[in-house]
Amino acid sequence: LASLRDIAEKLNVSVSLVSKVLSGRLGTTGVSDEAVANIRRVAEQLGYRKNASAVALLSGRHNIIGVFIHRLGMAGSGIIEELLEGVSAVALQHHQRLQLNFFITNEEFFALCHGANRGTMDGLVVGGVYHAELEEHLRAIHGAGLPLVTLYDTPVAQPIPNVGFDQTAASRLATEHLISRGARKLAHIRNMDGRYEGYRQALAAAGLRYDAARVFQAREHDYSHVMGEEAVRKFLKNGVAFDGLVAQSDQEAVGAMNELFRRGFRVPEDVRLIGIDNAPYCEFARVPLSSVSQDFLARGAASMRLVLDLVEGRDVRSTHVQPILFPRDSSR
Amino acid sequence: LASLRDIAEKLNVSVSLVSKVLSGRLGTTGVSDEAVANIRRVAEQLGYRKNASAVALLSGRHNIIGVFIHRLGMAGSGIIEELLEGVSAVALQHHQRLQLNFFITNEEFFALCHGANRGTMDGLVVGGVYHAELEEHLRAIHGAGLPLVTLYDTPVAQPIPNVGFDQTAASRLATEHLISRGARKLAHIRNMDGRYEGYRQALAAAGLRYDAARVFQAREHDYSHVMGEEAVRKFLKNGVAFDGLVAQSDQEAVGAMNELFRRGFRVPEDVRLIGIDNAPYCEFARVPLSSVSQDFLARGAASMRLVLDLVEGRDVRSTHVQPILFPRDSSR
DNA sequence: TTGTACGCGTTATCAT
DNA sequence: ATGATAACGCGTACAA
Repeated sequence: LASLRDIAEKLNVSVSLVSKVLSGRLGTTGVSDEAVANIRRVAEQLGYRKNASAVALLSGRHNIIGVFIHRLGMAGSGIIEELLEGVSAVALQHHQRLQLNFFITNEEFFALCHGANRGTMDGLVVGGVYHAELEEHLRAIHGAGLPLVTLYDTPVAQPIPNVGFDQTAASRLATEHLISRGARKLAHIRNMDGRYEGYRQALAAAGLRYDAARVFQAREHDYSHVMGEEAVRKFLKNGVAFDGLVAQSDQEAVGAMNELFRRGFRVPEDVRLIGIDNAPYCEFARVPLSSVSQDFLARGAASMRLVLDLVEGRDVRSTHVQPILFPRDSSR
Repeated sequence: LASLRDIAEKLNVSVSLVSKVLSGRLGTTGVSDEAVANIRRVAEQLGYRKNASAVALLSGRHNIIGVFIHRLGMAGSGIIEELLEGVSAVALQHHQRLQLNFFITNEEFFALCHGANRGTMDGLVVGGVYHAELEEHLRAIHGAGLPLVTLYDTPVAQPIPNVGFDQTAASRLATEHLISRGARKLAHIRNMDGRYEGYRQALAAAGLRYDAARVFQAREHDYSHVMGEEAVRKFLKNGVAFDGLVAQSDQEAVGAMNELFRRGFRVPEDVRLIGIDNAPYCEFARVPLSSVSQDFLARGAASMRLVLDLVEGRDVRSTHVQPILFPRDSSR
């Protein structure tokens, strides 16, 4: 690859002159039109490109932002694609390069953390499923002075800015929606305490009686369609009547929908359904599935903006995105 | 961030000594145990990390591999996640950093190409939906000497190594599978000529008559569930009998499945169904959907291996991955 | 209008 | 056993 020196030698001028011309930073000095033209021509001809590492070394900025994503248990939800799209768009816009790393195990995360420092990148976004074991390492990275933003529901550690999401509000929104459409006997698949709270809040606000029999306790960390199927089976077996179901993922909701159809129920006529995540397949479920989006596009974008603010030395506070309701036929 | 010099000054030793100790490359010379211990201790204490840009500048290698992905029209298929997982795993394994960029429009791609050169990265993988307009730029990148590997079905331009996929073989595999399960009147949604060929090859090989009435011509570049629904509607409207349907995506297959159920048909009893992509939602479709995977995990991994081979100066040839059949209940 | 000198952090080579 | 020097490519302060 051609360097400034190659151009300078070819034209018998100094490297600094070439640098000035090509970087467009002439300072106080003037340059002859002829020299400019020559330099531009030869640069073009030699296919000159700045060496990013040299610039980084000099400026102390790599223009690289790391993105570490825990990608377990999110297959098919489209969450990761959405997140990456958001992060990537903002990075591009700010001329920052995006260094992507996935991890599953804690060990993989620890290994990544070792390479996460000012000698490698300017800032870091960490997102995905939270595990308490990660906190120590996140604190270490933050403590070492690397701009760091997390993407968890709630802030992990006080000084680390986070782009959060109110799961209670999301679940409340979903439940309120089914109520507004006429459901009165609302069932719920319980995975997450916050979401359970939101469900109860919506019931209370609407003056509906809470019935513990309508809550199906899912296996921990299991948001698969199996939970939806099992929930429906259990309700039917126990003779629990319900005309609405607030699931904890679109997979659960689709599982429930399938089971309902198998048992001869209709959606939404007999049971109104809503999921969470607004996965792409909501559109083409047996009955298009209503859902609440966690807006990972906006979350990704916000996290990148935040980390860039940190890099620039601006003050930054944790923020969060709002759940978005996508009503479809399953709750008509 | 602490540098070698910081450590050296703190210990009153030379920078080169610190470098030797910390990089583990002592050459022919020995170092006193005490010096080693001191240097290690202070390095730890100061949180020393190598500056990647300095190393890159010196070595001429950035240890960064770019990955440019055209991500249009693949939502929900899980393809991008799979691809990224494959690419990312191999990169990590070889201690290479992964620079991710998405693009949709040609202009976005051209902009990315401008930053794709030896001054920025060591190699590049480009994948996604192919458009002829990209070829010129791909050739330019390759011509400029940046190791480049493409991820298209067939090689785009002769000298550029590609990790391909035989769409004809995939479609043949899907069709053969339905035939082997007993389907005799096979319908087909036609998007791609290669896939259509594979369908016909399988029919011919099984001695089944080809009937043009059983082929539904999809809109160009439309692999959505709508095509599946329309195909079923058209067949039924025209009184075309079929006991198997080879779709061109899982979305099409799910669309067809939904329409079949709405019309009172059973899957697989009346119609056996198979899709392509093996998307995550195949597992939890109304009837779990059989599919043929394009094995984007392996493709991603292979492309990264190839580009790393190129970077190392090894000779490299285009390769391809095999379609993988995932039989499920929809073709039982 | 153009050139010189220096430094960013690291490592390889050669010297002491 | 340790140190000095040069070099990677670029930008900038300063000199000519």
